[in-house]
Amino acid sequence: MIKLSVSESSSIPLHLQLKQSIMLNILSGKLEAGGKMPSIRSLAKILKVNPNTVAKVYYNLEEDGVLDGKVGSGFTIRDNKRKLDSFKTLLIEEEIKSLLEMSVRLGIGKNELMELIGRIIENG
Amino acid sequence: MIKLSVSESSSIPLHLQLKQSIMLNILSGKLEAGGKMPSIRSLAKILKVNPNTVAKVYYNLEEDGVLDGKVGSGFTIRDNKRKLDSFKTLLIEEEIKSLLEMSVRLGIGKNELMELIGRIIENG
Amino acid sequence: MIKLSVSESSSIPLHLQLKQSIMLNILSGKLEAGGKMPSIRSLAKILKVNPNTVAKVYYNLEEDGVLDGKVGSGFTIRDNKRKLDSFKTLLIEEEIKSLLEMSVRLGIGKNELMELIGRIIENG
Amino acid sequence: MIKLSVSESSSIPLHLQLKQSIMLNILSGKLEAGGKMPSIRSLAKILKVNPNTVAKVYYNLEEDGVLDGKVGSGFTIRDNKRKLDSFKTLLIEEEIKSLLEMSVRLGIGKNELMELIGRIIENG
DNA sequence: GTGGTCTAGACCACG
DNA sequence: GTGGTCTAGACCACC
Repeated sequence: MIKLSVSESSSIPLHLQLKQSIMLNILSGKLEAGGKMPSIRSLAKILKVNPNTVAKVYYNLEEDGVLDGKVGSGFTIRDNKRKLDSFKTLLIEEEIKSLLEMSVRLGIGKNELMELIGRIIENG
Repeated sequence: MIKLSVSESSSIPLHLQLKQSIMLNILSGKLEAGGKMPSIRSLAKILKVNPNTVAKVYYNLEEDGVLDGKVGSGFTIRDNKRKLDSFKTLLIEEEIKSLLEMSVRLGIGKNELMELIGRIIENG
Repeated sequence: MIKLSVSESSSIPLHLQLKQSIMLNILSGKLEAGGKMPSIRSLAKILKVNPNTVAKVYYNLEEDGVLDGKVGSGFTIRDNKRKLDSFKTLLIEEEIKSLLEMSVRLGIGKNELMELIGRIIENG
Repeated sequence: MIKLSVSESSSIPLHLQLKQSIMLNILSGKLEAGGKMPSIRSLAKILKVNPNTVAKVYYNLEEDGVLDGKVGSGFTIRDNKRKLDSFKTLLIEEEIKSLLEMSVRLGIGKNELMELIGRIIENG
């Protein structure tokens, strides 16, 4: 099930939350490449946000080459599998690097870090 | 060597960069608990930012119970070893959880993730 | 009628006066929980103080969990009835304790104190 | 036993804490009218504060007509019983009025207030 | 329109 | 010297 969501109480701006949410759904395959996105108005209604906010995200994703907008027929998801896959790897690698950098700055050794990760995967 | 730094070109606000920088230096022990912080004006001069910006960070850290400010005698670093240690663990655990959540959303399995982490640790 | 006010001649800093004024208006119900606060700029204009000063107060109340600010849509008053009620009692109890402590230090007996209070309530 | 005290961690400035502490000790009779105050240097040493701070307080109290300073022989406590008594009443009355004002602003009735006071006197 | 960040500079109180 | 308050005004992102 597709699950786009935004939280009003988060400190992250609505449009960034929504953009990330859409990206993750596309990357994980929940939103199918080639398929249609919900219309701006309907999505805005569902998420209870201003249509301008949804529109901004759609146009933004169009500039990023993720969506494809046609007047009168709404937005569709572009089908470039390679690009998506490489982007997926990039995302997760950056997250890992960020984690490693923080552990270095906090003086946490690699073994200790791997232990922590393992423990959280099991219990977390 | 203590190295407080901010980057003007980052999209993250100066005061947040500085706050995090100070926190990490305290957590890693580079800034000693019980010691004195540089004065607002001197740090502002060093970092080439406005004194108000440094002041905002110091007030903020004071509210967080990290610093302790007195008029006429400057800011000192509070000596709450336990609190700092638990905070340190908390920080790194949240970073790990965020990584795990993203890998789940992207449909990356645990084994695949651990491999990636291992490879990045080795090769930098 | 809501009546936020500050006095330039008071020795108490403007932002503390304003904070207390807002708190009292919320606690007494003159500013309704769930309602919207005036915008930073408009309140600053009304009170003839700098917008930064009002902003500082709003941030401060946000940290205290009293207000809730969103870019683009202003500050609203959080609806924590329980919290507010307990805070109200706390406030008045501290004031009473402070009075009792002072009377003890001045060597004024409890009966004498109660008499004084009674007289001031009637005539004051 | 005379007990002048200041707390470094309080948000109230040292010199005001000390002034109030001295005033209360005089008003309650613990510091006798006509008697001698400890010397600036000795009191500063005892309280571990800067001698300038004690000096400022003494000169301040001299201006208020409470102390009497003579070069070479230190400060003595002025002996004007009437003035002290009226001041004592004034102090406590102001504290009471402040309490009443706050209870009005918080919408707490007089009966409710008297109950609260009674309860705190008994148990507090 | 809203709040959020940042700068520049004045003035005050504290130790 | 230190921090604390307040003003004035710029620029940005968000809704």
